Amino acid sequence: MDTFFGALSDPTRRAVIEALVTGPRPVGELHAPHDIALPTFLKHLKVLEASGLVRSEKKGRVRIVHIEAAPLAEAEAWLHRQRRLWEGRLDRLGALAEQLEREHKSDGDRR
Amino acid sequence: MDTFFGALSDPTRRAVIEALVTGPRPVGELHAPHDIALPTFLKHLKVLEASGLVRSEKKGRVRIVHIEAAPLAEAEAWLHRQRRLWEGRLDRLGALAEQLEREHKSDGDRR
DNA sequence: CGAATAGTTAGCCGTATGGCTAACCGAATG
DNA sequence: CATTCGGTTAGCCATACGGCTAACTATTCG
Repeated sequence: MDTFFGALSDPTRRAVIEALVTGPRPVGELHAPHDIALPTFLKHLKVLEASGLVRSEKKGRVRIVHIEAAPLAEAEAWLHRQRRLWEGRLDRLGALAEQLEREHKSDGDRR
Repeated sequence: MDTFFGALSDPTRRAVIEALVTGPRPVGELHAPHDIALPTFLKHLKVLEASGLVRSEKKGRVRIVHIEAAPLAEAEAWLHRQRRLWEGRLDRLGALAEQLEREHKSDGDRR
């Protein structure tokens, strides 16, 4: 999951993902809008591919890149779970209950 | 958004988020389960705070850290949007329509 | 007030990351 | 078959990142 969020932490790579949601694209086409050298761009693609967000295969001299939806869903689920837990906590507990919970935990931790 | 996904790309920092969904915690308590030096851990907290995922304030000699839900929701929304676009595309277009779309785009791009 | 507690700051170190250029390889194409 | 096109490999560079220790500040407690 590290490589996963890491892959999304770069604007160029997020842009590639955004481009790919409308369908598979060859490397050159993906590279065009970005003002960086091709080899540099290729590194980004490798990062994306290593993270599982993207796959590609070569047809003739062209490499076609396509998105992989499953990891997106996985990350989304993680974020959703954290947010739900946090918000659920706010719903269930008032400031008082929270205070009690904290004090209880502190007692348990003391050695 | 860079700093944002970047913050989540480290397991220690994700663990901190997971710990914080059950409520605010002092630095020491957050640090305890991680087998790294305190100053190193503090850096992670700073990264989290810089990314907006977390806030903290000092009470006496203790610093209390709490999660910030909004950015979580934002990232979740981005992921969801990408996934929806991708899957929506699969629904709307068959392989044939996809082919046409691609050829059309290629024509338009040719200078 | 002196000692212990909870963070904080500063600085060092090795690896990873994002950028480049130069040179190369294999599939079209004239 | 020579050329061009699309991509790939190799290697260099500077900065960022994750880890450490040592030393310091600011509370709190006895």
